Amino acid sequence: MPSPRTSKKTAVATLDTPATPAPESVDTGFLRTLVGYNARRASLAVIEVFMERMAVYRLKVVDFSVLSLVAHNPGVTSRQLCVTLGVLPPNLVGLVAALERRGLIERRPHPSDGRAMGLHLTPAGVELTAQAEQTAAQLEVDATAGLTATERKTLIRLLQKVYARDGA
Amino acid sequence: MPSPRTSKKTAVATLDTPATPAPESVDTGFLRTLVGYNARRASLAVIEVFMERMAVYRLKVVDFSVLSLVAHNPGVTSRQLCVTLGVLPPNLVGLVAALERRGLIERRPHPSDGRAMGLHLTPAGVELTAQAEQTAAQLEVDATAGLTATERKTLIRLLQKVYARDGA
DNA sequence: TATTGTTATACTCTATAACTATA
DNA sequence: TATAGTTATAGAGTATAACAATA
Repeated sequence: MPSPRTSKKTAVATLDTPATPAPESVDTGFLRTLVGYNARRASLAVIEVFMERMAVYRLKVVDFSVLSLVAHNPGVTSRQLCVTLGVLPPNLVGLVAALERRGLIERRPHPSDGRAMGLHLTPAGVELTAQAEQTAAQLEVDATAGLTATERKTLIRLLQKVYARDGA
Repeated sequence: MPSPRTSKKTAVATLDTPATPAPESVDTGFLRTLVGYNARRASLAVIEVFMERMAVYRLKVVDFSVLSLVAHNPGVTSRQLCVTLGVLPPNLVGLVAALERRGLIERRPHPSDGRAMGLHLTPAGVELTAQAEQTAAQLEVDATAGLTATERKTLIRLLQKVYARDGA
């Protein structure tokens, strides 16, 4: 995203455009009453910072999700990751392959299902994931700086009630 | 997406795979502590239903956003829409052109800036937008059925505090 | 027959460069 | 020089169809 607004009015304001409807302000009244609109804006705002900080580890957001899930679910299969993350199988293949080439994860034959492969972190993967999770935890504090700890917990709880309707 | 969890543990637990992680359930413990993850899941859940209902009017989510913004900001320019919606100018061109071809919006010369075009709804656009906004309002009730009215207001307020940090 | 993982491929969304006409 | 709108195009993300190996 093109960092929406880096200067909110800048020191030297553009006084040469007087009567125009206002250079920037658009009434978003109705959209702001919608949960979907606000949830999307908020997720984009947080994920934008998330992407920047994960770039340090050469990880995209979905890469981080995969590593974190494999870390806490050793032996998890690709299919399980697809269901959990909402990624289609063909689109996970290259992603996992790239993480394997970087020596972060390992694909071992599944103990009970000859078709499947169990995913495991390598020592390097364990280390990187631990660092990345720490960065993510710190990001939480920064990205939600306008919220109190209680508000943050409330926000997460309400969000889960929205998307966990059918699932849970 | 593909209804994440239809059976959470099933009646007859799979005792034949003792040490294996369990056939379906993946521990998303860490991810669920992140605002970004939860906000994205929630927005996807709501927007999925949003897309279905807007399909009735042959509108995508961004089309609805454009119509709603033009409705409440007659004469708004494309550039203003781009800033407000986070869409890049080249990607808005075809979108506006399509709405114009459908006879929903009109592009009139801007009164004070010869380069710009002011966007206005046609009578047909006014009617369709009113219907679509009513559908969106109803969707709010349905999509957040698990929330009380107070919770919904709290959720929106907290979401806005997250993404309005830098912008406002 | 159904499912895991895979390839190939198409479609959509998003991003960049460059041009025009106005300011 | 800078900005609004536009064109063309590149890239990322997401989707379907079909196949081999295994259940």
